[in-house]
Amino acid sequence: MTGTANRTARPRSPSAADGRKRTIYDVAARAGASASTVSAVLSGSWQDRRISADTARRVTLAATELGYSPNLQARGLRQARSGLVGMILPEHENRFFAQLAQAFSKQTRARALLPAIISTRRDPQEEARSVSDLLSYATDALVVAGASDPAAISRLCRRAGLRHVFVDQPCEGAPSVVTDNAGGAKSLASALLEDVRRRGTSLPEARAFLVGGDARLPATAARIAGFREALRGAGMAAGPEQIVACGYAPANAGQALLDLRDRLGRLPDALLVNSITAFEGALPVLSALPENEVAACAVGCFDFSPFLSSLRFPVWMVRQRTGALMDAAFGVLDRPAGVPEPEGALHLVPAELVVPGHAGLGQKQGNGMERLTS
Amino acid sequence: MTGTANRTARPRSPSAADGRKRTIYDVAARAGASASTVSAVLSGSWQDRRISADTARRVTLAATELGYSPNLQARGLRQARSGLVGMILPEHENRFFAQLAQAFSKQTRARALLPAIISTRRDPQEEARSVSDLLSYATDALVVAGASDPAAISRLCRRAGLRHVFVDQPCEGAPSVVTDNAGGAKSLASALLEDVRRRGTSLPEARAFLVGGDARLPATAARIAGFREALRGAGMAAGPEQIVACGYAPANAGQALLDLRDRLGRLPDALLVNSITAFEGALPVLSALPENEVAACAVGCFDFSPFLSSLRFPVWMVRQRTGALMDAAFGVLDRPAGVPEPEGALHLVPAELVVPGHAGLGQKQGNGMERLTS
DNA sequence: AAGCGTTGCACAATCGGTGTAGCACAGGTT
DNA sequence: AACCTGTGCTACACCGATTGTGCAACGCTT
Repeated sequence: MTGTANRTARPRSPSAADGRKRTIYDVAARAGASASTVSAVLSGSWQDRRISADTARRVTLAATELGYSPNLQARGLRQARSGLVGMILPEHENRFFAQLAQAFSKQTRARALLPAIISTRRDPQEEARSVSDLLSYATDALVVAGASDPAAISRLCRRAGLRHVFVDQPCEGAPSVVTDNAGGAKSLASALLEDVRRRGTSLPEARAFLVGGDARLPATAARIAGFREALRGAGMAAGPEQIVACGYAPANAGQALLDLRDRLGRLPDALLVNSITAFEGALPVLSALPENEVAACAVGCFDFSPFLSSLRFPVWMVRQRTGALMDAAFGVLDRPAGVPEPEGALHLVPAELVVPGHAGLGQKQGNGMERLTS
Repeated sequence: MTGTANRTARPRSPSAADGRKRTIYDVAARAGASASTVSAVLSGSWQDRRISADTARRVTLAATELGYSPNLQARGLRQARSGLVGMILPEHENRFFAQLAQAFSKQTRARALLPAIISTRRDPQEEARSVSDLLSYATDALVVAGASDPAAISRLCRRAGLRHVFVDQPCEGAPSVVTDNAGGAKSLASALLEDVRRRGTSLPEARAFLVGGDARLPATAARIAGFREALRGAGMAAGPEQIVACGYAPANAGQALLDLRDRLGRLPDALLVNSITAFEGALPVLSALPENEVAACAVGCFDFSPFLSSLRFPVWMVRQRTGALMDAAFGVLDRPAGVPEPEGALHLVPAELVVPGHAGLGQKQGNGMERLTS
C-alpha cells in the first residue's frame, strides 16, 4: 500500500460491485482523495480550489476507470437547477410544431441540457398542469409554443421565478417570439391576388376568403389583419364574411369550405387556408371538385408542406422559419439575469413565401430576424 | 397561540416570504406537525403510518394554503427514481415518429410521469450520448424508437439496470415492439399487383420495384421480404435489382426514381415507396412526369399521410398503428419486476392498409395486436 | 399499581452531489 | 522561537424529500 492511498475515511458504504451506480465516494476511495476534491476536479473548478494537477489526474483516472457519471438529481437538488428545459406545445403531429420541437431539441442539446417536451392538445388545464409539473422538476427554463392561455402560464412561471419565453403565440408582458404573421399573410394574400389578376379577373370584383384558425388567438388575428390589408391594398372590400375562422380541425375546415362553395355557387377566386392542419381538411374537398373549378381558384396555405408542392393545382405557401424562431427564443433565455431585456419584448421573425414550382428540395432556412419592442 | 401549534422544532430556516419555493418544512410549521408527518400525508401513505384523520386534514389544508408542490429532484434522489421517462427518436419532423412521440407523451402523462424526448438524427454517437444523459437523470424507463445502433443502446441500459423497450427498430435480446413490416409490405404489394392486374397487365410480365430505406435495418429488411413474398405469390420474379434501398433521404429517393425510370424507359408497373420521407423525394419526380405515365403505375407508400390521398394519382398506403405500438411498449415497461416477460420478446403490431379514396377524415386507430416470442 | 398493547407522531439517517470554512504543513521572515 | 503566508486538501453542513425506528401518552387488563 502506497503512502498516499487510503488517506481518507469513507463516510458511506464502500459500494461494492452491487448493481448500484458509482458515486463520487467510490471515485474518492479509489483515487485516495475526498469526495469534495472529486467534486471539484470533475466539475472543473479545481484550478480555483488549489487542487494539484497530480491529484486531479488521479481523480479523473479513477472516475473513468469506474465509469462514473454524476447523479444529476443530486446536483440539481443542491444547486436548485436541473439541467432540464421544458417545452409546451399543442401537438407533435403538426409539422410546424414538430419543426419547432426539432429546433428546440437541437438548442438544448447544444447546451448540454435535457429537453422535456409536453404536448397539451391546446387544453388550458393540461397546460397549467404541465407547467406546474415542470416547475416541480426545477426546470431551468420554459419555452411555450402555441399556448391557448398564455397569460395563465406566464403567471405561474412568474410566481415561481422561472425564465420563460413564448413562441408562435405571444403573451402580453412576457418575452415572445413570433412569426410576422401579418406580414406573411399579407404577402401570401398579395401573391394570390396577383395570380387572380394575371388570369384576367379584375381585382375589385374578385372574391377572396380566408378559412381556418381561431380569430381569438393573436396569431390568427394577425394573419386576418394581414389578409385584409392585402385586399384593401388591391382596392377590394374585406368584409367579415370573408373570414371563416372555423378553428384548426381538418373536419371543420373541410365543412367550412363546402359551405362556402354552396354559398358562392363556386370556389372563390382566391382562398387562403390558415394553417396546415386546416389544409388537411380542405384538400379532400378541393380534390373532389372539377379540375377546372379548382384551377380557377388561387390557393394559398399559411404553413409549408412539401406534399403541397405536387398537387394537381398550384399552392402558394408561407413557411415559418422555425430555426430562426427557436434561435431567438434561446437568445432570450440565454440573456444573463441582469436583464437588459425589456419586459414583454416582442421579437418578430419574418416568414418566407414559397412560390409554387419553386420549392426545390432541401433549401436552407435563413436566419433573418428583425426586432421590435411593443 | 393554540395548544397544538408550534408543537415541533423547525430544523431549517422558517423560509420567510423570500422567493424560494415552499418545502414540507414550511407546511409542517404551518400545520403544527413534523416534516415526516407532512411527507406521509402528502404522499398518501398516511394510513399505514397511523396519522390521524384530523392531522391529515390540517396538513393538506396548510399545503394548499401555501401552494406547496413537492421538489421532485429531492424525492427522486431519495427514491432512486425520477418520474422521468426517456424516449429517443431519429427526428420529430417525420410524421410517423411525431405520432409515436404524441402517443408516448400521452402514455407518460397518463402515468403522471414526465416525458423527455431526444432526437438523435440517426447518429449512433448522439444515441449513446443521449442514453447516458438519460441515465444520469435516473430516468425510470426508456423507449427507443428507430435506433440505428440498438445493440449498443441496449448494452448501456442493461449495464445500468434501466428498463427499456425498442419500438419500430427491434433489438436482439431486448423487448421490442414493431409493426408487422413484412405483413404490411406484403399486403401493400399485393394490393398494388392486384391494381396492375385490374388494368389488364398480366402479372408475370409486370415490373414491380421497391424504392427507399436501408436494407441493413430490420424494418426495411422485413418490408423487402414481404414485398418479395407478394411478388412470388403472384408468380413473379423478385430479383435484387427490383430493390432500390437508397436510404430514407428525399433527395436520394427522388434521384433513385429518376435513375430507375431511365433504366426502364418508363415507370414500373408497380412502385412501392418505403417510408414517407422517401415519398417526399419521389413525389416531385412523379408529379413532373406525363400524367398518363404516372396513371399507368400503381403507387404505394409504406406510411401514411393524409396529403397523399389527394394527389393526381391514387396512392395505396400502409398506416402504422402508432397508438397500438406505444400501448404495447408501455405494456412491457409496466410489467412488474418479477418479469414473466421472456428475454427479447418481440411484439408484432399489424399495420393497416389504406385504400385510395377510402381515407375518410379522422378515422380511429384500432388496438389489435398479436404477440410472438422470438 | 404494574404491565401491556395501541395510537399518533417526531427524530434522524439517508440519497449524491456542492461549496464554505478551516486544518495541517512547508517554507520564509523577524 | 514565534510569526506569517501560501498551498493542498478535508470536514461538514447543506439541498428537500422519504422512511426505519423509537418513544410518549392513553386506555385497558389483572
